[in-house]
Amino acid sequence: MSTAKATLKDVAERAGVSSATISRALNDPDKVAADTRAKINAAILELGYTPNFGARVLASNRTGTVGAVIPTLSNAIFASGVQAFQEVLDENGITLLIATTDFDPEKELYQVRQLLAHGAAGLLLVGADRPWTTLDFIEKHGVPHVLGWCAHADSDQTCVGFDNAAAAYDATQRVLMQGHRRIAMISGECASNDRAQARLDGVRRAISDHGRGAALLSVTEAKYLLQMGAEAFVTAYSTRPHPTAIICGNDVLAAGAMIQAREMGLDIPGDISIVGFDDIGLARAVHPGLTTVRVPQSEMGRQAAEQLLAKISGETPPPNPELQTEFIMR
Amino acid sequence: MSTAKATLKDVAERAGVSSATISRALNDPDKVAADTRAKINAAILELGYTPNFGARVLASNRTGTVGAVIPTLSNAIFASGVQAFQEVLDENGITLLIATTDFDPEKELYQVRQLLAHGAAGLLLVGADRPWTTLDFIEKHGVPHVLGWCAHADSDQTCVGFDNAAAAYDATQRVLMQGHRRIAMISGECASNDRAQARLDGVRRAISDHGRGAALLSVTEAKYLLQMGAEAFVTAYSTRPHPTAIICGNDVLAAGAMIQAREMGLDIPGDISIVGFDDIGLARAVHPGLTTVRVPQSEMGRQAAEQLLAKISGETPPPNPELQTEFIMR
DNA sequence: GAGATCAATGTAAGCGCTTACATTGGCTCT
DNA sequence: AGAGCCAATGTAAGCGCTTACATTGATCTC
Repeated sequence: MSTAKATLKDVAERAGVSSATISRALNDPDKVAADTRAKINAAILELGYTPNFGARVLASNRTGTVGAVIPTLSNAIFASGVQAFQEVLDENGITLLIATTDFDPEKELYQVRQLLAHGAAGLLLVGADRPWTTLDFIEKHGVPHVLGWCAHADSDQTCVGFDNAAAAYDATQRVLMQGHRRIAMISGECASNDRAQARLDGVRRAISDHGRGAALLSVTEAKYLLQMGAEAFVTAYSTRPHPTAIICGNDVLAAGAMIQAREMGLDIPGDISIVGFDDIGLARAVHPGLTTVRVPQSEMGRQAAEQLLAKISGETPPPNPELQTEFIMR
Repeated sequence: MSTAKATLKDVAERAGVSSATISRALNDPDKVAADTRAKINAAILELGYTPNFGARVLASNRTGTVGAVIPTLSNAIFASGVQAFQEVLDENGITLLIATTDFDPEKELYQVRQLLAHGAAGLLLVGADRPWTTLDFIEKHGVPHVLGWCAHADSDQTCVGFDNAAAAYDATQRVLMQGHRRIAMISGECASNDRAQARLDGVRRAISDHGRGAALLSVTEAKYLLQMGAEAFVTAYSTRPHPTAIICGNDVLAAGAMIQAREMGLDIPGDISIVGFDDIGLARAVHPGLTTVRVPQSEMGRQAAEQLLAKISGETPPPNPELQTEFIMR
């Protein structure tokens, strides 16, 4: 308990060995004889020594951190993905730096800068839609990155996610198979959001591929809020003739739409069918249960971490994993 | 674009000034003449210079990070609090380190160690219930911390949150005012969770204070999962006579209970009233709307960040803010 | 038993920045 | 005009660790 914080040198003196040995005992214990290690541990305990982070980083050029830049944590779909991401990092002794962008591409670049300035050894980004400047910056830094929540077979970037367009296509097909022909979509905002855009594209394509009188009557974009889903429903339902099914870009919008539909005295699914996307907890909690597309959030976070760690340690990047979505009929 | 990464010295040579001036231009621009600054910026741009994080930390002894150790991000109540916390930090140029514990006190200590080892200048912890060793460790490090999601007037620690017991007490009073006398509680797991415990205590106390035949028929603890809420409902409802109201420790459990009640053919609120806690999005989405207690999640995260930043910069810690909950009748 | 081998440890050179202190030279003030 | 002041910049000493390389004995080999 000296006044100043104990340093390696203090521990070295106390234990009667050189500071190099202490360093080794800490970072690569096998290289130090067992009894020496014991002495060292004792000295460390007595002095209450903790390694100085800055010195360690400077000397070794490793921070033991990676960064995640996501739109927001107040969105279950990101939060639980990041949770899984963090867990895997943790198992590997890596600490997570987090920054949010509120869906603003400029802010994303800013945050990327911040995290790289803080020594992140790798980066998790969301989606593939961003100015080239951002990727350029990352590449100049020589720091690997992976993209989550999306899949792009054509891209040379590592993507860990699912094919939003395909999942939406599939969901729409099922809706068509149920006999629906007049369909409306309530989409998330597509600007700078390839996930929302892909879902919309998938719906569009499924309907036009189907033909036989199937029509997408309207597309209403709405912010990720229950209330916005409700408002969008009014618009989406207002066409004549009414749509018989409304496909929503996510469960929150779908739940908002359901509330509004009920408010307007409509029966679900009698008068109108509503389909969501994501399968967040809400989808099971509402009544009637929300038909939706389950996305493998945790699995995605986990694999994203694994891919990133592999890239960081310079391993040959494994192929982009194929993550499957699942249509949940409720 | 040299092979090796540019250092301060390189920039200094290029700009024809000393490295100290560059450092000043970067960290305290006012101290450098405008034209010198211009030269420096040009040199930085040309060389693509980025400061070395480790060296900066070592020399200045500041990392510009704070840490948050929370149970999990897959829980809206934490995720949105952390989101707000992060936003405020960001405004102050601070980066957030995140670690999760899955409600395990030992893991919490481990994560605290990790974050402090990574140079966190301050710590956000959840709740006040933990082994003394954890706080002891933090204090030895001389790093300030704040506790979120709880309030303890008696404590000498900085708490930023709301009084869970009082909120639960209040909610229970309202339930009693509605005429309910036979009440059951589905509580979150109380072990190492003072928030859940406080809510339970609040319910208990309100019922015993009320007297006049009011009784807490049962308390069922359940994990934070829809499914667990449903299962707990079976138990909670099984007493004879049945309870007429079930107060749940959180909205997820309440939603699970609602699902099960409906499954059992019970009418809500005709046969059974269900009350939640937290007012997450779900509470508004279910039908009928879930009566619950709104907690100021974002405000809490924001104030927690402000308090922590104040403590870090050595300001006299402002008094623990008083955050109000609100009973939401649906 | 001399040399080779190897595990364990020591030596010391940085890593790239920040910052206390020193220096410089142009102003103001009287 | 000389003293005093101050803004702008330079000098150089660390910050505490990691690690390449050197050293030392002990054990093994023939």
